[in-house]
Amino acid sequence: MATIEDVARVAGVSRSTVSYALSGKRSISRATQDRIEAAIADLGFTVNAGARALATSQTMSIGLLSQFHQDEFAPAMLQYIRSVSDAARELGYDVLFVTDTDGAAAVKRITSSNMVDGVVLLDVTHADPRLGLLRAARQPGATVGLPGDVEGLDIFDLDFAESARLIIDHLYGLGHKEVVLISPPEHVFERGGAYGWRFRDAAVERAGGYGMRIHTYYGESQQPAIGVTINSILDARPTATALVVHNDATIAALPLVLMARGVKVPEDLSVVSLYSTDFGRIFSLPYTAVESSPDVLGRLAVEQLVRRINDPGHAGPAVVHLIAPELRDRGSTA
Amino acid sequence: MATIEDVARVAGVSRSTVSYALSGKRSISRATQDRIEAAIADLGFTVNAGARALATSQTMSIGLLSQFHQDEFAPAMLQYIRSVSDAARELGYDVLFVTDTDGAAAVKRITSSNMVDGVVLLDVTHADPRLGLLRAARQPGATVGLPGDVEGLDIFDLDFAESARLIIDHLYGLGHKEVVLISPPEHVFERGGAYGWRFRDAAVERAGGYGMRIHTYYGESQQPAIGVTINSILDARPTATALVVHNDATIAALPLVLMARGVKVPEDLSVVSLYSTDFGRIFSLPYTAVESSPDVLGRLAVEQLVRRINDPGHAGPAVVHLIAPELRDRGSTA
DNA sequence: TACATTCATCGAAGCGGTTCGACGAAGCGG
DNA sequence: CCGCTTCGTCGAACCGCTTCGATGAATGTA
Repeated sequence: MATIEDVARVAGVSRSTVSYALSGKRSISRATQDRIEAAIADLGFTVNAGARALATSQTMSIGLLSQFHQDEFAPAMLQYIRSVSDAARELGYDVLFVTDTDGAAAVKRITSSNMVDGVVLLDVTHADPRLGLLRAARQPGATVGLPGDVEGLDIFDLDFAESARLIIDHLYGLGHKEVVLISPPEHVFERGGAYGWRFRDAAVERAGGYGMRIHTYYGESQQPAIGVTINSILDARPTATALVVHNDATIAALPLVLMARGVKVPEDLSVVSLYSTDFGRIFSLPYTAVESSPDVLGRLAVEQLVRRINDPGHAGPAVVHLIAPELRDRGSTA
Repeated sequence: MATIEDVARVAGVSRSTVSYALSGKRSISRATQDRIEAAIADLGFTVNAGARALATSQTMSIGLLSQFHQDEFAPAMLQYIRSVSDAARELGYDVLFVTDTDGAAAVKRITSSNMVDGVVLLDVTHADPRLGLLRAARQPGATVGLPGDVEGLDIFDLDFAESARLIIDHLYGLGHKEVVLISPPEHVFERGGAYGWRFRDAAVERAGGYGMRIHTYYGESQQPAIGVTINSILDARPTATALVVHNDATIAALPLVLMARGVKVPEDLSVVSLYSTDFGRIFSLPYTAVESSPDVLGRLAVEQLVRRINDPGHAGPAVVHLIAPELRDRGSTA
């Protein structure tokens, strides 16, 4: 493999001159620049990333920590991963993708060995064990998901509480007096998936304020439990006029269940949910919903991270950015 | 950050001794070993990955090239990504995850800058432009997906032709005389997604050999086109007794369409498909199917890649490994 | 007891870049 | 025409680690 030394020799200049020609950090005469470029093309030279990283202590890559809970509904995950990857690349960064079971150890490993210039954490829980390690790292970190302690990290998430209020307001405006909420599965709550209770608690509070009755249930993550649960919930609450679903697996399974029960939406039952645009499109979901934006969240996280990488200390205090929900009316409520 | 130099000073030995203590490549006295370990713990020392990579010309990471076609049905993709990532980590490798639109340029970039020790290509097409660059690279490469030219790379894929035969045999054995096959969308074929025609052509040939009638159609990748297409195909072939579906998006949408039409499976129509175990589970698909194994493929590719990394030249000739399909009978055929 | 091994360790070179300070040549103002 | 900048380039040091060859001490052998 050609090194910068080879280029220098062929072009008849010193190594440093080639380096400056490459980086543009010092001026180079037209003639020299041309000879160097020709030599580079001749030799097919490419900068060795490791050597550059060693010299500059910048790897130009960021770590992307993703956890796979086996009970998790996979389709959504990919959208986050993809948006982070795309945004990183646009900013000149590569992505080191890490799925270690022990996320905390992984954070430690990639940061302390200097493999990355920054880290994005996906699917952050309330008391995520990765946060401490990330705060202790030299590199800046950003998260997608709102943890309990937001100290020292840039946080990005959908505003779940506001989403819940938006949905309840919508239903209240339509005159609903009794609604059912299906939350994420119980183990998501146990694991510390704060979005579950942030949404639920806000919904309950707001509904209470309006004097509406609201019944909350946990959803399931796997068939056939999903269908069974939906049916038993609907059986148990025959007088409820609206169903709020905060769970991808459940909403994806809902059309079939409702058709089997002969329930018409919105005539017999209003349905409102919360899912990403892509998700709704894949499953062709016809429901009015708050649309989350994995693509936006991933991108925001990366952009902020890169800002911090580029001027540590001057990128301002840690940010908690909850993006405002929007309700997309698809006519599934009445 | 502590360097090996610091450790050496604290332990009162030379840098090389620390290095040998770390790698175990030369013997070290018990006492020295202990002092070094203590120093490492004291200082919280971690080897700098870039420096090590420079010195050893091994990065201990592999590139994972993934393309996102917007028309693609995302859920399946993640399983490949995950299996590659998990397998790599188990073998001590990190994963550089690359989603550049220009996959060929990305291969060039990460290989020639020596960012990775090997590359796994996902979703390889018949004449994939990335293959040439990968063959030209110093690093070994493995693919998931069978390209037209298998020269010089290790190839892993499901045996789609055999899968088709298995399914046709199964239907023939049950006495079916007229079947409908829904293939992947047309643009998958245009893009060079060889699995589409490998499956279709084998199905047609085998069915022909049995004197069965087989009608082939392209599926769609997005709703509402998926549902519309399924309906129009079923309308056009009222006498067909079996439906073979080789398309994730279509099979996921099928239950709802069939229920809406009042079609009972398998009484009115037999259904056989091809999808991964996980996929079937997520969507709770009740269909008899050949189960593909993204997890196995990803793992095989990584294991072979690592084998080549570890002894280039001695890992034998390029491998084309088509894994044998298995039909899982879920009673959706009669 | 002398000599050949083995063991434990060290110093130096090298991996492939970047960057700082120096320096001669050219350009400039007065 | 002189002294001062600016321009273009070079050499050397450095980034943090690995590895080769050398060396003195300890051990084994005859």
